[in-house]
Amino acid sequence: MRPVDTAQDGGPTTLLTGKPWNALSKESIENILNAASEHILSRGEHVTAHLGIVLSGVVGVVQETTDGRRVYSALFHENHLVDLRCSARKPNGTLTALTPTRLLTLDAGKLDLSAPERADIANAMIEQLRAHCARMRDHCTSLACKTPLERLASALLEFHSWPCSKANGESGDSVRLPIRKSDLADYIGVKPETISRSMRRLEKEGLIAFSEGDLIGLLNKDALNVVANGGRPRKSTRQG
Amino acid sequence: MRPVDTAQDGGPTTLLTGKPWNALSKESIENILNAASEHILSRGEHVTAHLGIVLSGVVGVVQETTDGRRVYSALFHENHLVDLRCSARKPNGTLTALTPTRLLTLDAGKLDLSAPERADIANAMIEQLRAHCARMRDHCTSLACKTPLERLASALLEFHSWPCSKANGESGDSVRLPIRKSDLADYIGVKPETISRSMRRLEKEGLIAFSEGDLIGLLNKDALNVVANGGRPRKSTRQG
DNA sequence: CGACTTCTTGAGGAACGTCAACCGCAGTGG
DNA sequence: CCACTGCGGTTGACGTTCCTCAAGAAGTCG
Repeated sequence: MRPVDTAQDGGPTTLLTGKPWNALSKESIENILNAASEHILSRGEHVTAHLGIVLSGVVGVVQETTDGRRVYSALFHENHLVDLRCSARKPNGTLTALTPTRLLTLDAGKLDLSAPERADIANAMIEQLRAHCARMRDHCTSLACKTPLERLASALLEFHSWPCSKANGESGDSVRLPIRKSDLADYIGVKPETISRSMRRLEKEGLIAFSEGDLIGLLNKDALNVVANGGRPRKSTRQG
Repeated sequence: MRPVDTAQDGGPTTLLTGKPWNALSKESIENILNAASEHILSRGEHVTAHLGIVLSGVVGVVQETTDGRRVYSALFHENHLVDLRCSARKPNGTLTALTPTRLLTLDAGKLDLSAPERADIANAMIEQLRAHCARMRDHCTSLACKTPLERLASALLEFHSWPCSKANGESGDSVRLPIRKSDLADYIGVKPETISRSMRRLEKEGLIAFSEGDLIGLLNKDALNVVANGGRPRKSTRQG
């Protein structure tokens, strides 16, 4: 909740050290930080800003129906650009922290994107927007046609690609669930009970294993990929 | 399937006459057209290009699971920018025409976005990307928690905002379904049979009416909005 | 007319949501 | 230290819902 003082913070090298921001010129990083305020959020806190960069933690865009059903329509983790601005329609959803989060909110008016030497910022933002669109398309596919088991497998593999939850255990790959299971349920469009049952089913089939804490071992990533890509369709009512 | 000859086509005023492209400078429009090829697509035709602008018709990004389930993860109509490029991951989904479509594919290498006087192009593309993200968030919310009836109501209202399907009948608002019902089913994540049954239910309740052809009258847009925003949750198993 | 596709209608079953109860844990206060 | 409370998560029972399948209607094209 404080503006970023580049001098006090030791210069532009202490923040924005991840891709793609670390590829920006020093001046561009300072340009961003001059428009930025750092927020320390605890789980459940809302943010009114519509533009920012996640430094650590996880934030989500939460939407609710009139009768209280709750959905996270998008998740963002560290180094992700969050851009909820949209001109032609009312803003949809509020930005909420799902874990303790450090968020750099940006004042769009203070960003200097028009100068030619600031073109690297615009390119980085476009790149982030495109990547976000690609993730959203995959997520829509999951929601539109996959079974809960398949969605869970997709989500686990997605989390495995997140830097914050990548945890290589002693034996093979592991994933540390970056968010609450109830939040995961709201993200993949099922109920927490179904998450629990699907987890247990994947465990019984030997695809995952529960280690200490919230660590999940991916015992058979290939098989998990098969499941995630449609290997467990709804059982036919035919063929007894 | 031919490059656009701005001289032969009568100059840059004959194409890209809709928002936001008509706000670009004449030179910027020519810059786009120099990188463009116009494709005439019939329903079902695929396109390998990952960047383009829809001139008329509807295109969708189709993804399929290994067992054949098919999903349209995104739809684009006239004046929409289609940008499926993503650096870090394999392309997800192929661009397909859902109706007879005129598509302007763009060669990204020929686009001059870096020049300061071409900044309007970059801004227009960013604006389009952000609007697309906003639509995707709404769509994810529909897919994640809404019932088929609510999804259909949302889709009808979304189509009503499309220029190509806005059809004001004699009595109040109307929508002309821009795509096949089976494609609509693949878009909102239900089966065609469910579309049919939900349509009939909305009709029985007096919210919509079927006119001649594929024209659908929106008899009570407010009530339709209520339904679309969660007015018809799943019936509780309690309270006989 | 026949062949094809899209859409519709109907019957039946699997599956996921709903509800309730319980467990484990953390925080709180006596 | 223990009881109490609240929260997240798990397990079980049950019912609605929507998918599956099949067959027919309606429209299109040869």
